[in-house]
Amino acid sequence: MTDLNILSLHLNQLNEAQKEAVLYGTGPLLILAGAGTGKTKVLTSRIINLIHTNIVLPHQILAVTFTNKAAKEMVHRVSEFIPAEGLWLNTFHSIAAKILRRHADIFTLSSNFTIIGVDDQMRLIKNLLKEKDIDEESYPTKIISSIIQRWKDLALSEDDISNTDLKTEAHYIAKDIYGLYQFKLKALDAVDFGDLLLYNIKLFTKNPNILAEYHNRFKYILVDEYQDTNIAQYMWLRLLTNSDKNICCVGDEDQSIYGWRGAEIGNILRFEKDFPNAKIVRLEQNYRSTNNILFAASNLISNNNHRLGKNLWADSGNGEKVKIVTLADSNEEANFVAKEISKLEIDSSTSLKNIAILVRAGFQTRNFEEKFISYGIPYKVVGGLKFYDRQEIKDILAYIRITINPGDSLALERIINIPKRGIGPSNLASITEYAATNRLGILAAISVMIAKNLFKPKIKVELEKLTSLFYEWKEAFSRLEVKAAVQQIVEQSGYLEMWKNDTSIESQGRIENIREFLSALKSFPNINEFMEHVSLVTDNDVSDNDNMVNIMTIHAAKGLEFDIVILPGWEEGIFPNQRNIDELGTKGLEEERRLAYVAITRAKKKLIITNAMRRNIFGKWQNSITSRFIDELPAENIVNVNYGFYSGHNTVSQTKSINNGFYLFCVGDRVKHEKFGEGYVLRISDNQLEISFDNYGSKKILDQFVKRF
DNA sequence: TATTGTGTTATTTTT
DNA sequence: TAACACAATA
Repeated sequence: MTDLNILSLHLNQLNEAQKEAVLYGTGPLLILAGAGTGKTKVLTSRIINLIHTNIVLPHQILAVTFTNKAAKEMVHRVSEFIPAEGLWLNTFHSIAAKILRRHADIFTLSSNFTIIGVDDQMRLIKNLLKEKDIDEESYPTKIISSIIQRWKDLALSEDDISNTDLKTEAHYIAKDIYGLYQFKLKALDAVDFGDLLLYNIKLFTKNPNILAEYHNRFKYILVDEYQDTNIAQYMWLRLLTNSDKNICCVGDEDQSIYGWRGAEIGNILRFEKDFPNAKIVRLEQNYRSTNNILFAASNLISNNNHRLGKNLWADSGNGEKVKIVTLADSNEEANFVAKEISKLEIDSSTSLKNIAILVRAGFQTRNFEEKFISYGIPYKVVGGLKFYDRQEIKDILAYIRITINPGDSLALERIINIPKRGIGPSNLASITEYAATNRLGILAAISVMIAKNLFKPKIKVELEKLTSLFYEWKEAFSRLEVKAAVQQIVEQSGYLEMWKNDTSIESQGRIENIREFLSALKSFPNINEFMEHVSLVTDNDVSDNDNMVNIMTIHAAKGLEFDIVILPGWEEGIFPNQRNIDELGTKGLEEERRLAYVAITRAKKKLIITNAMRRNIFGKWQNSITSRFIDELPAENIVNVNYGFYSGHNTVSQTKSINNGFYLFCVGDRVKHEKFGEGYVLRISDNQLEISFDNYGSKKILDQFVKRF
């Protein structure tokens, strides 16, 4: 496996630019990898090469990604060629957590601190706002928490917040809450996602000796998706880079689409300034799309000013032109897409799983779902509710959390009355208050309160039962396998029973989810490792097993590719999104344009962009204007089709032709007649269609004589 | 404590 | 429009 021949074979598969990037020696290196140019291949080949040629040992390499999926894929590809024991290849957060656990004592955290998710974060902040008597109407939890998170993205601790950061009243409130929030987290022995990096940065800046250890260890640093790094991640990377500056960043400024989440496109644009004498390699040969698609994307993105620039090309030929289709309204748009898909499936026997509908925002999926159901087209909406985000899974996780960490009041709050134990909000409030004033962990507080007889008899009994169960389960974790212990929790708590007795439609699904959850536990040696997995990994698989049309947001499609891509809703306000432009001006518009670029470059063979002249938004019909992005596509690579003439003046009976219960035609359909050629349906009465033929004008024809296509 | 009513608010969400 | 959160109600 580790034969030199394999490696050279591997290298021979690379193009010149890729080879240059893989073999480049020491010093800072920026690989500008356009969409579909093989960046993962280059990154992994570079790692393989570093190890194989004995430049460094695997454990002297630090490789960082954003997603677990990317990390997993890269590990897989590397280990296919070479044993890479000790290689650190993982997400920013996972590596930061690993480092922080090693030095947790410096921050008076235990080495198995909890990593809390967004929901707990919200709950904590909500509680704090209530405690501080802050009016939630004017300062909603969402706003305050997002301000704090943004500060963390900027690597600002509470005492780093200066007056210039306090732009609104809400920022002042957020500053106060920030301090209290951090205090609460400490008390819970917990950190949030942002903290993972913040603590790392503090660790490195305040402890030069510790930083030196890491400098000594990591000879080469590689970073994936550099365009999406935020300031904290940037600082973290700069701190970890030693004086040799062997840092290799791969990215594409044109695909930076997470600015609203704190990603700083400036990081990649500034690379040469940050690292003088940096080498820049551009990967411009695209292996994914045909040239019509590629040129459309290139032309569009050339309207952005904040970029380093590159020219994508492919030698796979021009392919089909990009189709721009205008429909009368949003219903017709969904109709058109559904018909187009049926047609594709029948005519070119395309598998549905190779088709994707990429929308700007989640609410757009609904139209398509409805139409697909009525047409009987199998589909799946990718990236909806994640497995670990399901109510029943979170409940069980809360049971586990309070069991292994008796101070985790957030977890207890969640499940103390699920299933019903008669312990309502007022009881809970008295417990948390008692815990706070006596500086006790939540479970300890309950025990003391039971001993002091501070509960009503019924409640006392329930709490006694519950607390003794927690201790029993804790013991079970040390004695039994993870799955068996959790099984015990699920049964003894009455949680599973609760869903079994539930008569609602979802309960069956929930029970199945619980079973799936239990079986997932099998692969973990201990509960701590499992909890780390849960807090840092979001399973979001696009499995190609099911043959279904994929519907998802453009964000969710990043990194994926499909033979056929349909991009609906290219209208001003929707795409580009109005709010983004209003709030961020040119900056917002450029990010929208990058989003359009990402969307277009997902397509391998066929790309259809649609827009509707009227759209039903929140129950109101609104006229819409074609997206400016459509005007930015080069005329020679596109073909326009206009079905937008009939704007909804037809009654239902006039818009559809139904024969023997089968739906046949719709006003606006393109049809073909043997003698008169192509045209579209103007009006329908029963089985008689009025058709406007392209070359023969309008005629009345019985539906049996024409075909829809 | 469960149910009904009212009001509010509708981007994107890698960890 | 519709979904969701939260408050008032029996």
